[in-house]
Amino acid sequence: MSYIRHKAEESLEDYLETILILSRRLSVVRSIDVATELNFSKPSVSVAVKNLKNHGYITVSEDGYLYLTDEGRKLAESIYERHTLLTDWLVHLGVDPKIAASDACKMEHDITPESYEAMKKCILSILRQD
Amino acid sequence: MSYIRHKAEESLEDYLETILILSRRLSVVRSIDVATELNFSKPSVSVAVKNLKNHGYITVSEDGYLYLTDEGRKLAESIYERHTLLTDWLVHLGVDPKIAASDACKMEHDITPESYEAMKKCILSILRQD
DNA sequence: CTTTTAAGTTAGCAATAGCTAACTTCTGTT
DNA sequence: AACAGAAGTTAGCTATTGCTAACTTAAAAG
Repeated sequence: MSYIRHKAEESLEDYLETILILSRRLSVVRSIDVATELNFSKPSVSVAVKNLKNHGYITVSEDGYLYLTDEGRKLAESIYERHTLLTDWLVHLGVDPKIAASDACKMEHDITPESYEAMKKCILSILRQD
Repeated sequence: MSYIRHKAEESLEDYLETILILSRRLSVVRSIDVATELNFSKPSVSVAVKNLKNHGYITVSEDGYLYLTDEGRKLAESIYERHTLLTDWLVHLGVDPKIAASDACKMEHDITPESYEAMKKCILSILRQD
């Protein structure tokens, strides 16, 4: 068997996803906006932003505005797609939307591309059965 | 939105699941068997076993044999059922069994009972379509 | 023009969960 | 009896990822 906890970058994925979502809702995204959205403290976000920058996932302008790089955007969008698909599926199955979203948000980081593609096909065909 | 990392006890769940699986394969289960199965060090398992004991999930005999309590067994079985269902589903969808098992092992901890019951119904009906 | 507030940073803490090094303890062989 | 090996423990390290306290800096309010 051999379980591995690994999960590095899980939190970074959540930050990226949040920045993506906020960038659709706001004209510019600041650290404080991320902190508010996630209910995290300013220092937590400050450190994460530094981390995202070092990974090349975002750039930060002089004014402190956060911008996804191509790589960061790609990652953010793939996570967000998982989030959406899983949430839609669970809601379709009758799960409370809040629970669905929160469970999706945890699962979305765990799935390899192989499994995700297979699940996606399956779930999309279920969702289309309406 | 508000993401919460939480995940407390995720590792304990893996330990419980492993003890359950080993108890079906071996006449008695010792810490060293768990360490070997999970590819973890003896100290890691030693600490985890203490933790499982304190939570009332297992008892440890004089000889160092590990036994699931009723509560521990219930938890272990529910995790193992998730593991099996998710793995079977992914394999059914064409995912490589090793990848399927490893992804299942990560997802199995993230799902609330609500979502799990809904997913289970859905997945079982897919698996029965053979 | 001073004061207040908002945003961001740094330093240092906590919990979780793995690791190695080094120890004990028990068992079994010669 | 002495020593070797297997199992288990303790101490102390690491990394991740959240927190608070306390600071700076810049902008807004009076």
